[in-house]
Amino acid sequence: MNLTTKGKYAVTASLDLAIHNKDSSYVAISSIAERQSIPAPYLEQLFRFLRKAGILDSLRGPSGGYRLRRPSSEIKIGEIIAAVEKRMDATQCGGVGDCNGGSTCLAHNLWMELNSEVDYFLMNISLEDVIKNKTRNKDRNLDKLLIASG
Amino acid sequence: MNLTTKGKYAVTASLDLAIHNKDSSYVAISSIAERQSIPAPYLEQLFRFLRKAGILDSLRGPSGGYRLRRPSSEIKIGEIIAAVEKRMDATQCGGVGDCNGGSTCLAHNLWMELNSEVDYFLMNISLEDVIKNKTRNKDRNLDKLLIASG
DNA sequence: TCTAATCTTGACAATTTTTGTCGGGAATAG
DNA sequence: CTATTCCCGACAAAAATTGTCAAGATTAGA
Repeated sequence: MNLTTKGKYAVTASLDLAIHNKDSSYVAISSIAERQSIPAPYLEQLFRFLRKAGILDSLRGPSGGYRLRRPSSEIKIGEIIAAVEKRMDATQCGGVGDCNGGSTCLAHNLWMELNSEVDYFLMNISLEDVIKNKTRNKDRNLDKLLIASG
Repeated sequence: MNLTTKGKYAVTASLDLAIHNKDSSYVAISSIAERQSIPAPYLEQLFRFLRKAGILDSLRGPSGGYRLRRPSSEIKIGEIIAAVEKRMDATQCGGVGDCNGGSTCLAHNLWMELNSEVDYFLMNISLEDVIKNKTRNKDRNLDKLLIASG
């Protein structure tokens, strides 16, 4: 499983973008980089991936920059991470199941479940959700409810 | 967030141990390493951490080896990973909140939530659960239930 | 048309982390 | 005694991450 500064930078920068392009204007990388303390050339590299993934839109020249291609409510955090990180996969066999010399390792199902747990979380929370700080822990709360009600 | 082969090896080897020491006998590293395709000297290193963390027990000499210190139902996967991985923390500030030049970064709460999501998963599943393949996705199922019942 | 701003691209360098190895030592069962 | 096994610290190799750079292309606006 991989969540490095790469993915974190990408998410943070996207959040910045969501906040600063409400009028659909383009925002320059340099300004995002400065506000969020991210090395500009590195962020440039990351934004390329986000553009290729159809998450961002760009325009060159003065007053150019990047902007979200869709409303921030329709861009999931999981998409962003998937676009820049190699793979957010806890298994090393890529889910194929040949993790111990051709057959599955003892922990294979465990990692598969952890994967779906994390995927579920990241694919069900949007940029807008994060900005509005909508925490999505209904699962946990339901759990408590059920325990409380017997 | 960090889940490398280190953590995965540790979990797989612990599962092997849980399976092979039902009679509370000690199991040699070399046999575990061979069965699970793990480099023995590397596994040795990892088991040191598990011993220090109070998860394993060891005995030197012939017919020595390692064994679980507690019943497999009382050893959580999260413990094992925590013992060998640096930190299973999605924030880079370690939760302190100084991730963007002294103040919190835009994604801080998001990473904190992801942390608790993963922790919750890993700290609520034991070696025994994995061996018996008890999948622990009640959360998800409750979700569906509630949706179904309006 | 010219200029400055900004993205675009590919390659490369520095750093850090992970992964794995080794040699010598200590304990223990038989 | 001896063979087996854990114990420890240091080190080496490999991989991944993080970051930099230079040259180029596009565009807005004067």
